[in-house]
Amino acid sequence: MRLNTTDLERLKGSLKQAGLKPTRQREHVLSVLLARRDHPTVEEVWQRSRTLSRGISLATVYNCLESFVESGLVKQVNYEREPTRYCPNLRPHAHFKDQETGRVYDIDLPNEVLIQLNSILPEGFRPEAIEISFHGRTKQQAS
Amino acid sequence: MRLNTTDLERLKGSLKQAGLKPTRQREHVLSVLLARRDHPTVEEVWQRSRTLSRGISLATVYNCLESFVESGLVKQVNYEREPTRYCPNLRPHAHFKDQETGRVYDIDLPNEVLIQLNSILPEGFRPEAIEISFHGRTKQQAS
DNA sequence: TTGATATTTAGAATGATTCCAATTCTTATG
DNA sequence: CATAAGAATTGGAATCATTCTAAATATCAA
Repeated sequence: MRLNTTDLERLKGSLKQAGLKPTRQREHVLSVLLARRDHPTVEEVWQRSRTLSRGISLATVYNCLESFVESGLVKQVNYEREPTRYCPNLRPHAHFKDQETGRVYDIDLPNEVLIQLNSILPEGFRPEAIEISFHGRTKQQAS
Repeated sequence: MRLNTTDLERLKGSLKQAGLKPTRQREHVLSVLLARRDHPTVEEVWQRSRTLSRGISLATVYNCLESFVESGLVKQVNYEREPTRYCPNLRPHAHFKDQETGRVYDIDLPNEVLIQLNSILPEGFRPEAIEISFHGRTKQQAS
């Protein structure tokens, strides 16, 4: 979780492009999020961000993640009413939650599936987002 | 919301079939839920259930709905972290939330779509449930 | 009818998230 | 580089859907 100058510049760039002021906290939270391809909760992001020199407040982690979601830098995943999880994978994808381990997997969504899904909507329905979540069991450690 | 004897017997039957003791409160909550094809929150079900002679407690509405979901009599719908909604439609269907009105529509899910969706899962993933939610705008008062 | 068991209930407790108001940053402009 | 205006950060309080608790009540098989 140590950042070299190049990485840092890349992060600043992403934030600016997203229309967000590149603050120390946002850079850190974003780097924490990009460092692993999993789906941490706010609390988990906060734990992982504790390495920041002067620490970071939980409220700020909430704020950062909210602004990232608004600006499209990350996605939110909700399963039932469990704590919201955050996901740095921006490609269209579904989620599969293993009900034994609690782990959430990304499942790529081929374009034809998206098209077929849109085709089931009646006339006049204009979707802006689709969310697809499976939940069940899995036999392997895929992706 | 007045029930004749036949309807009441039908409700008792549904509850028994689902393995639930047919109490006055469960019968009432279930009838309230079946009376409209919408997606009320617990609070809304509670309001609609107030007609019950001696009233009904919020905790009981929570309990009833929980037991209905467990036994498969109704489905749960979650949008983000808004209060959970309950849905008496048991056919496979997706949900579409109109972000202007907040209204949730049922969208029938053709079998071929379900099949295609299952086909995108990697080897070893055994889904037990899929949840598909659209959200966007709609131009009409469909279904 | 009765006892064993399940359900109902009001209110307290929980826990994720949001709000608040004071402090500290960021950055455009001089 | 200094400064001011607007943003972001912060700890703690507040919110609010939901769950828990333990006592009262209802259901149902015998």
